[in-house]
Amino acid sequence: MTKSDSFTQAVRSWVDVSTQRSMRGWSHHAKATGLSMPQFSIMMQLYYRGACGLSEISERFEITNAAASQHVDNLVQAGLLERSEDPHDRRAKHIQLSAKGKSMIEKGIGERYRWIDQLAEGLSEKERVRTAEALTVLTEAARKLDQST
Amino acid sequence: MTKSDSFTQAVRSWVDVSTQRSMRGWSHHAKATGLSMPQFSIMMQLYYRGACGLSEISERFEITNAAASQHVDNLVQAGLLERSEDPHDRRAKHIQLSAKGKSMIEKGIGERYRWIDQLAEGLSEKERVRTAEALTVLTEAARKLDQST
DNA sequence: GCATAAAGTTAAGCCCACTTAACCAAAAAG
DNA sequence: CTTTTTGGTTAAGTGGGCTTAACTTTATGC
Repeated sequence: MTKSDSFTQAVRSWVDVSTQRSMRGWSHHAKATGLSMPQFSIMMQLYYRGACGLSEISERFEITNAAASQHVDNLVQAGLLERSEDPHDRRAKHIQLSAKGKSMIEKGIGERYRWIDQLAEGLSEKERVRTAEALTVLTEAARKLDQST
Repeated sequence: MTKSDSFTQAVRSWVDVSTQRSMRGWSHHAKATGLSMPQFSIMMQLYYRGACGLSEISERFEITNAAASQHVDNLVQAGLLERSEDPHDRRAKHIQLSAKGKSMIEKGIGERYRWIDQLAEGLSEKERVRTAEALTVLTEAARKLDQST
């Protein structure tokens, strides 16, 4: 019990400090680019899960088609997204990141994670190896949780 | 270089999966309570850093006094915050969580972290000890970063 | 004691995300 | 071939978070 508690405590502390950090990075990047939270989220999602139709976006974010369409439209006009006709279904649209959009997201990711490199510098080689192993175990376990849920 | 990269990669993956998790918990709690993001943040901050005046809130969130005052007012009317006069400075207000607010936040924290307990169940005793140690090291290092910045 | 600064509040207004409702075009169903 | 469903857009309106500006009250500096 007490063992499990100290585990819980360690994870909580780390989750707190790391989310705080990565949020700070995000908000910095947000101000620099002028992107709003939902805009950024949509682009991130297109970056990681690839191109998709409009209704997939509204489903994933649980908003109406209308809202999704407006966001996409703004991003298209900003030159960050490309919206084309789906050749197999002429009703549907094919939405993907433009080159500009892709590079912006990659820059954002770099920004958001820069503190991790700084973190690495404060650790010994041994510590780096050991913590990397531990985190891999945790990440795996968390992914299993995702699948079972 | 490659060593540092695998460290970076491990941390990134874990940060991704854990922020996603804790965000999901948060958004669930948000819908249940009807609290907005800034409202929730203000209450969290009062929970962790204790009672304070209004201008401290506006400083911490980088918003104007007017905005902070409005948020606080809403939360007071919802019975989640108590706003009283500071005995030492009659201009200032003393803002703190009400009993109701405190218990709501504690419930929220529990909600947000429940997945960590599930995570613990999927690990052996040995893994728990080792990962807890690793995370403690990381948390420490991150806190040092905060101080130096 | 008087001018100035500081803590908070209130009101008016802006912007943005979101919704509903009406709509068009293409595909699927019968 | 008609009807219905699906994918998407547009317009109008709502609500929230924020700002500026004007104001009240209390504390501070000289």
